[in-house]
Amino acid sequence: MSKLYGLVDCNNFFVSCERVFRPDLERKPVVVLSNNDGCIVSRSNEAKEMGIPMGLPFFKIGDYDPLRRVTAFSSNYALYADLSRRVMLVITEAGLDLTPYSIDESFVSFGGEDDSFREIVKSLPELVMKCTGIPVSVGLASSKTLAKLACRFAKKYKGYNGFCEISSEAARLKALSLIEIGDVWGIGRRRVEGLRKAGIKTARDFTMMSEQQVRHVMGITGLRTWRELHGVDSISVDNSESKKSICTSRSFADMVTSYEQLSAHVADFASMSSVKLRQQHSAANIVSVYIGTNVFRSDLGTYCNTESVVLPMAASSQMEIVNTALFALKRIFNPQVAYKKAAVIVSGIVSDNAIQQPLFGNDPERRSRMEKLSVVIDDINKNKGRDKVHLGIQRVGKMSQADVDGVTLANLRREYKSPAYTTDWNEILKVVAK
DNA sequence: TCTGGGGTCCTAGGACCC
DNA sequence: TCTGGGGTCCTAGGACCC
Repeated sequence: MSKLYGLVDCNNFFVSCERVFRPDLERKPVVVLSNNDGCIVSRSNEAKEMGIPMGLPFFKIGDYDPLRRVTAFSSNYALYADLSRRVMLVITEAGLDLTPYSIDESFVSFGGEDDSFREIVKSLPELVMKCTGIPVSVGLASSKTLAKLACRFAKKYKGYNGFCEISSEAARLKALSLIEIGDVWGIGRRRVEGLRKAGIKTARDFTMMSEQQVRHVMGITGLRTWRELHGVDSISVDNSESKKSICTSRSFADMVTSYEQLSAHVADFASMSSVKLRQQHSAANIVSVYIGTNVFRSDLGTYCNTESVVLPMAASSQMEIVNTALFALKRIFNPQVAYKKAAVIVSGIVSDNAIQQPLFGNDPERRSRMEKLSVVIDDINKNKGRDKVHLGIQRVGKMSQADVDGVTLANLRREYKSPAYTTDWNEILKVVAK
């Protein structure tokens, strides 16, 4: 038997997470918002049926919901990350070989002669629901892109009971003809425009193009998708734990004008990036800072800039990443404008046991002491509470509550946040017996 | 008043080298 | 008159994903 891929996809994941602890919201329209309560990033089926589009700015919801029937939640990443972990644990414990793809999707793969996996995969929707309360859909096919398509059908049509397999050539052709080209994994908005003009409307149309033509128009990535739709496994999902760049960025609820305020935010973002670096046991060679004004308010003046600093030696210590970020910030800070967004990106990432020593100077011993100090600080913060120990310049002292993976910055709007039911003793579900 | 955040990969073009 | 050719590396920007 040739290899098969399954995609396990959580339905309306963030909304489903909120509903686990709010069963009264089943069958009612629910949405989850992005940071700052800015956009709608997850919608229940009922909200979708009301025509509310993905990514809608929340302040426009009245256009779709004049009667205020929709329940909105601010994003609660601590909750979503924990439930995601539980879903993946259930799949792993069912004996499947799992590759996480995103917070709400995982691939499972099968080879060999043994056919018994199929029953397990079929039972996943029921099993995951029973163990976690999260509804999932499963698609199975000979390539990941086809598995994604199968999953769409599983989600869309109740009769499938959450599981759909594209198991024959006839089924593949039927599925392709039913799927619009823009709904294919890997075909984005820009590609769709061009393809539509060329008369390509469905996935089936796309597969009828010649290999050379696809290669010419869409490059190697388009060709891979084309092959996948033909049932040939051509896309690999990187399962490596280690990221190649790490970005911490936020938009501010209120405009930031002073250097002091902005540098406190940048210090916070840099610190968070350094924590993420150490968590994956790596170090960065480059620290970049971005600052920008509100792109939707050009009347207030626009300015944005990025500055990158190459370190003499890869680092992960909080002190070094923060100091470097502040150095970069100083070089691009423009006092004439009001800032809406900032980001710190660390890149040029290497494993922390493969760091190149610099040829001259830079006092490697001092560095090594700072790295060790950071590890100790991480330890304290892990045991005694997030950001118990931090640098003086960071904002954290003014923080209101624990949040986004435990860290909330001031100047972030979250009016509708649910409790971190599963990751904070202080916010655990209360049950009242009457 | 109010518009997210975090990633990956590919490609074209420039710099530089011999 | 006539102005090489090929390789590598880096970077910025585009496109896509959830």
